[in-house]
Amino acid sequence: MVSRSMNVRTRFAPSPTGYLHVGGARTALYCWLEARHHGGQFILRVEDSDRERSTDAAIEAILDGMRWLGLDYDEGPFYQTRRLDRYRQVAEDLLAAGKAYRCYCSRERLDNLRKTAMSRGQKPRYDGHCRTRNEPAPGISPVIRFRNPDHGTVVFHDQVKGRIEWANDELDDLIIFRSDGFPTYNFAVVVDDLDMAVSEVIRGDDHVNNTPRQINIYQALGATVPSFAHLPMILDKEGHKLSKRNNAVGVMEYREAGFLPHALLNYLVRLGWSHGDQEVFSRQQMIDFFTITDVNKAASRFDMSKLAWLNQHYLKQDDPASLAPELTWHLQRTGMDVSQGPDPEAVVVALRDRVHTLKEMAERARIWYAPIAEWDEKAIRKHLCNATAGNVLQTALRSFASLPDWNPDAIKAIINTIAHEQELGMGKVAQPLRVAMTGGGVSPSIEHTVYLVGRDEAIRRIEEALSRR
RNA sequence: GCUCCCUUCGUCUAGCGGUCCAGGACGCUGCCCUCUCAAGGCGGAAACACGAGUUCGAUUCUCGUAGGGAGCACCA
Repeated sequence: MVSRSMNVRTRFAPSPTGYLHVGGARTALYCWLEARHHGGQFILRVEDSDRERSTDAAIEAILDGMRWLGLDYDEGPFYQTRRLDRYRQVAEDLLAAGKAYRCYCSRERLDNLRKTAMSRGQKPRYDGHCRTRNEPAPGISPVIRFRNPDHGTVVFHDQVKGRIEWANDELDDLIIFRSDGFPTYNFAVVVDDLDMAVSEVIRGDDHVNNTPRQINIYQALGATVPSFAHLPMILDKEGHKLSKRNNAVGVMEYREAGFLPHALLNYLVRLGWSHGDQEVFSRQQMIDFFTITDVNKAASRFDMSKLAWLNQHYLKQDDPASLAPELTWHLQRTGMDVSQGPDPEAVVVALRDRVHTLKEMAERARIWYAPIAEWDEKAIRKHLCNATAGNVLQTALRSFASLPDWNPDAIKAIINTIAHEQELGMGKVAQPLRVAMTGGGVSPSIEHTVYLVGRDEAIRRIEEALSRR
């Protein structure tokens, strides 16, 4: 067996049966943070030993998700299906040492065992029929079972849950090798974690029940047991398990919905973990402050509005230049021709106080990249069809046409002048212009709205607005 | 059914025996600011599941109850 160093080594071990979902992403994040915090290694391992359900597309989807989130790994990805010889060898060793045995029991016998145990109010467990017998049965290719200790208890100190104790007589002789020649999960993880010298096993708390069994296997192999940290689940808004039906669960769906990877990461890191009252964490701060022992024991609910708040926080905080490429991606996805409008960077600045996601931003930016699609009749009646709007628009039209320098400040100056000279409040000047520029009554500050429309188009739109009065 | 785990405002959480008639954040809400929508500023409502112990003193420790979750596969 490989000897373990004091070095912190964590691993994220998804099974490739679907995309990377938010629960998995948080597990990956915590594994990554724990490794980075201690200057150790983060390993990616694909648990594809169930070749019925594993697909290459799922592997790609998971890798994509990790890449988007920026969770880089130091080793891997390793694949269990390429390590079959190794599992066989370890199983043979166990067999030779008498710590495992071949079992020829039929599925029918096993089913009956389960049923009678349940009917007697007991936990279904294997009765050890083949422990001593070991007689080949015709037509049955045997499985290999681990000989679990009969007495005593297994105690471990979970870094999240605390002390957990398990009676060995609750455990039965689990199958470590299937009749089809493939290892089972509980066996493969142990061999993998051992070979990869994983020092901290961090995973979802749906695995706590497996841990005592795995510890017994470690001990049978004469290996040091790693430390365990079992993370509570992430529930949906209603407190139910996250499901694809009612929730966006795939990490890449969040990209499509207009979220920033670091906003998602920041949201996820605070979901079940805290560092005093701090809400906003840079990547480096997460690494500096993260400690697995501060993770909460209880499940938590996924709250979209808080994620949205964080996302907007980063939209406001980040360098617009860094946001521009991602906005462009969204603009193109909504069918906008980016070459037909302003620099996306300027759009970010104009809209980031007004939206929560880049998707929303792209939608709202439509007014600058495409002709006005529809005119809001109510807004026209209110802001265009009044006594003063006509004159305001006429004046603006002339002033814009002769403006030497087309920029927000100059535009703002013109608007101020119009208000002053015509003795009107800002509302009487800005709103008619806004309707002319956008077809509706809502947009960013009027000077930016006008500026981003561009001089020629602004003039054209004012003319059109005039004709619609 | 059996085993294990969990339980502070609607939500995420701080709290690690007295500092708590419980703090922060999101959300909700009042006011201010204001060219619309936002953003921002200043306020507000809002929680220790319940019951016994231990203790001079429990949100904090122990045990029950209730509620929730997970696992009990030749799935991971």
